[in-house]
Amino acid sequence: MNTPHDEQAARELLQQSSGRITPARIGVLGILLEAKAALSHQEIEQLATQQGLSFDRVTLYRALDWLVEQGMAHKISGADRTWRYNAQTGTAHQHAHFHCNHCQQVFCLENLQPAFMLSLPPGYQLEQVEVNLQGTCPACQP
Amino acid sequence: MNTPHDEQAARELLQQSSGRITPARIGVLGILLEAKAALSHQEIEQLATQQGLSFDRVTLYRALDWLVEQGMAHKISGADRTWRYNAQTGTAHQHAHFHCNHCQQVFCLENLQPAFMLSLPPGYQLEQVEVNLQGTCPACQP
DNA sequence: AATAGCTTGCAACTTTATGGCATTATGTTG
DNA sequence: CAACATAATGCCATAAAGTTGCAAGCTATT
Repeated sequence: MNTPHDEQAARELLQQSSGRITPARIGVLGILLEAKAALSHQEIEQLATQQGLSFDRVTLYRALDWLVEQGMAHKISGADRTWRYNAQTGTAHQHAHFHCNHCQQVFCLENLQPAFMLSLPPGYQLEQVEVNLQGTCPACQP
Repeated sequence: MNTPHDEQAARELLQQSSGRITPARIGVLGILLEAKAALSHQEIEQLATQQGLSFDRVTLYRALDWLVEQGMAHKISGADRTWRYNAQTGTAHQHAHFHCNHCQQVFCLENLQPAFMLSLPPGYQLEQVEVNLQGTCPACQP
């Protein structure tokens, strides 16, 4: 399934960086932009193959790392100890993720304001908060 | 460094289970009881070696899995894609972990009540909440 | 159009974790 | 106390995820 719209969007985003615009980066970013959930490396590779794209596993790793470095993608560590990536929209990421126990997909909940008051023990200096929710996503409800 | 006190405590805990009491299980549980932070498989192996204990890596994996199964230990997945374990005290685990970015240790914050109001988007059914904090632990403060 | 050097592909390697099977040791029974 | 059933262990190989080095190719610039 080709998605020229997302490919175009990917191109435009890439042109705002100082790096080179390559098929791998266009393809990967396009796939991330199109995705509704955070994708694992494996899922991205699979989608790329379905779209006729083909690049090495290592290239995918490096493209993803580069996208994260450039701030175009976000890297989250799921409960299954594999990295998942999603396109980073302009707004700061809220780091709230929902892992569906049925379809195993990970969704980013952007609008979830973590309004929790942390009564952290003294001495701990907080730099980042990560909230991982688990349960059933809307599509998997009975 | 021997710690007969923790070894004794480990023995007593193990006797409450239906499994067999073996040197590996005594050693591993003793190490977990003694530890102030959640330990990775690698760290446990290292500590065991320091205490003169010696068992196979696979045995360590299985002993840890068994301890988790028996409810004597808790298994958490850190940000670096390695499992970490800590002794499970009687109280229910609150699933709040603090990862120190300096010493890379993971501490369990038992008393951190997640008093946050979740305005979850409609359709999501919540089953479990996991809070991962990152920052600097007391020992690593400047 | 030519060039510098960033990207890619390939192969090998590391780390983390799991599975199979013979051997050992634990707890129990007679 | 000795023998036994079987739960654990040790060692083997294997799987999956991720990284590194280097030659070859491609991108963007001059």
